[in-house]
Amino acid sequence: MELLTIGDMAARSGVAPSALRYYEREGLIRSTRTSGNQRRYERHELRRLAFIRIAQQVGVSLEEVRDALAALPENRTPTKADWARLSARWRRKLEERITLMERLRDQLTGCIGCGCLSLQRCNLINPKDRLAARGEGPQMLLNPPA
Amino acid sequence: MELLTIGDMAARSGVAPSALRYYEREGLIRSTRTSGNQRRYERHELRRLAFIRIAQQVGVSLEEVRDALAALPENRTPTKADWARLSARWRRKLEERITLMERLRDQLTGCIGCGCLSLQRCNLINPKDRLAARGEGPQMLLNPPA
DNA sequence: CTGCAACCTGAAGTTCACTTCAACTCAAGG
DNA sequence: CCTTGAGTTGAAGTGAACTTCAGGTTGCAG
Repeated sequence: MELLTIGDMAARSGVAPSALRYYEREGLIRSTRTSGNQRRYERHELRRLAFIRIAQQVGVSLEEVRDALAALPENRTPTKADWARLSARWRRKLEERITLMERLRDQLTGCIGCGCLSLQRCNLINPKDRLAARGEGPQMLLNPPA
Repeated sequence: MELLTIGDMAARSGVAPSALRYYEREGLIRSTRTSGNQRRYERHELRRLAFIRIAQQVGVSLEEVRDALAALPENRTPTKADWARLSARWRRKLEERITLMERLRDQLTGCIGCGCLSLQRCNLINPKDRLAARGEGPQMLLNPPA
């Protein structure tokens, strides 16, 4: 089996055929066609798909994913080095998000300690009342002091 | 200032007035009304709002948030203990998600090492080819071996 | 007491990420 | 060859989470 049908892709990636067509319309993956106009995928498209799914889990929009994938070569099969560059970039994104969530967790733990989640004391909230200068929302989380 | 207007709430929480009305329709927050039918919020509704925003960041749906908030008392102002119970539950959710993302990061790091993200070797992908028995998708991540 | 920014409502619109539908064509095993 | 499961299309539908709009009301500073 040289090229994969849309059904093969769906089975192997866990992404529905309708989603595969959607991703193609949106420029996230590519396919060739048979003489009878059916899609055929190169095996390495599965890698793109895996990447897309991972990004989704991390809460990244398809638009961002498309931009990221645009870094891969158009005219040749991506090499290990291509993927390595992409992965490195994403590891950083991922780490940022993990940091945010850890901060969230620690603050929430602190809140359990003080039993509050209160406006006066809890840095989970801490809006204009005390940090007006830094803008809206839970500033301690989004933009903590160094 | 005893009660807050919708504008005050928006300013202090960073949530738009339209979203506040929406949350109220959806049963996530509550307000009283003036004789002239304008919303007035008790200060502790800001706590609910903070909780909602935090949950959103973690990728939880409003429906889940509503269910969680339903654990708070209807007829009295929530106590520290009420919030503490809720927070403890959420810390667990948060921790699960952090664990998932750390796994993701570690796998991605491994992938940079091997330069692959490849079907044959990379456990970021690993679909039916090798783990058919466990279902679809990147099984090593969603459901890793003990 | 007046002006006007802020508030009200219901309905419709928006974006994202898909799925579903109808009507049709293709490909491959018996 | 023929059947039938898999694939094709464009258009419309879905659900979450809001925003925008039109047309009207309220509340407070001057």
